[in-house]
Amino acid sequence: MRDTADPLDLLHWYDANARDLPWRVSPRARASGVMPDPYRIWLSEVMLQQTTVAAVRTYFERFTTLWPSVTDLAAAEDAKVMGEWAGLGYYARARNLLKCARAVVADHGGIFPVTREGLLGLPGIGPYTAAAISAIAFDRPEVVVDGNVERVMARLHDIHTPLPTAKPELTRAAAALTPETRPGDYAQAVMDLGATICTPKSPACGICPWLRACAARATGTQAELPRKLAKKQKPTRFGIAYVARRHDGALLLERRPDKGLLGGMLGWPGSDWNGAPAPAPPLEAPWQMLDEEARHTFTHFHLRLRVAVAHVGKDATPELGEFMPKHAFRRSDLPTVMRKVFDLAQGTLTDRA
DNA sequence: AAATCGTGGTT
DNA sequence: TAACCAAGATT
Repeated sequence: MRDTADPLDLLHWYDANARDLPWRVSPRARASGVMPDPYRIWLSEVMLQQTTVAAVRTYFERFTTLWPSVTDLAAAEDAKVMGEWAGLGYYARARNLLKCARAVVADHGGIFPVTREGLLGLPGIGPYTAAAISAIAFDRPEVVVDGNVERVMARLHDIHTPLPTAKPELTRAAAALTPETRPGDYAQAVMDLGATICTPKSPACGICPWLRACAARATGTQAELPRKLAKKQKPTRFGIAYVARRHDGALLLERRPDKGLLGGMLGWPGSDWNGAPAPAPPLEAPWQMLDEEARHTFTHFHLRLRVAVAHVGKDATPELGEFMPKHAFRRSDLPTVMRKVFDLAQGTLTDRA
């Protein structure tokens, strides 16, 4: 006879095992009345969308140092924010982050909405993030369902329906457990459980506070859950990138359009990666094609990029992009694939210099 | 509503 | 090493 999963058991586990995260108010502090800063909860939740805690930490510290409040962020320059987000991925998040900050300031007096519905109306805040902010920042009993919760619920109830079909069923299971007391800590507790014990592979069932309630564990199917529909395999795409360095060290870069891949980010001029014929170089120069190519894998395709480099004169006038002065260029402002191109070009350009 | 959208760590 | 995975949102 199995026990029924009790939210209180999880909360007790959380009280003793909560991870120390830069945006988190510890359960002890929370119990003494400390409330989280909604700005920091929002920022962390957006950064954590499909992104690991380890990757987010440094970006979160950097953002909150540069912009301590939503008002500060709303007043930031687009290019500065995109540059600071570079490397974290899913760049629509950064564009929506700015839109959201400015909407909070312009339409809500600089105060985040408290309800799930109010939060859902803001850019970049979807069902998960709205519920998470409302629960964590305002301690409201919203049903928070992320990948961790899906996994925990699938195992707790031994649900074999594959995702995303199982999503509604898993959400109902999560709703049935969400408590009226300490819903904010509970939401974080389920996610911590999924991140540290009920992990995708080799879950540590032996130390799980819900061990005796877990149907999958009782059956031995925990490692197979949740089931997911097979993913399509990634095709390989090809392209070319042009790196032009002026004699004063300026580099030819272009701001990519807001829509689409790497939208709003800096990049090297070049072809699109859809098989279209290679475009003319951005300016007339003795281009040198490198032997090595930049390889990078995106969410849904592999990319192999040829890299062409050129030294150009002081009066070079590009048809695409703008020369960025040496002092204004930061490698860290580039998305990762563009950093790879830069590193290849850097090798030969410095060798020749 | 299926496709699109990044990256780095783990297995 | 290739596949899998992460506190999903948008269109």
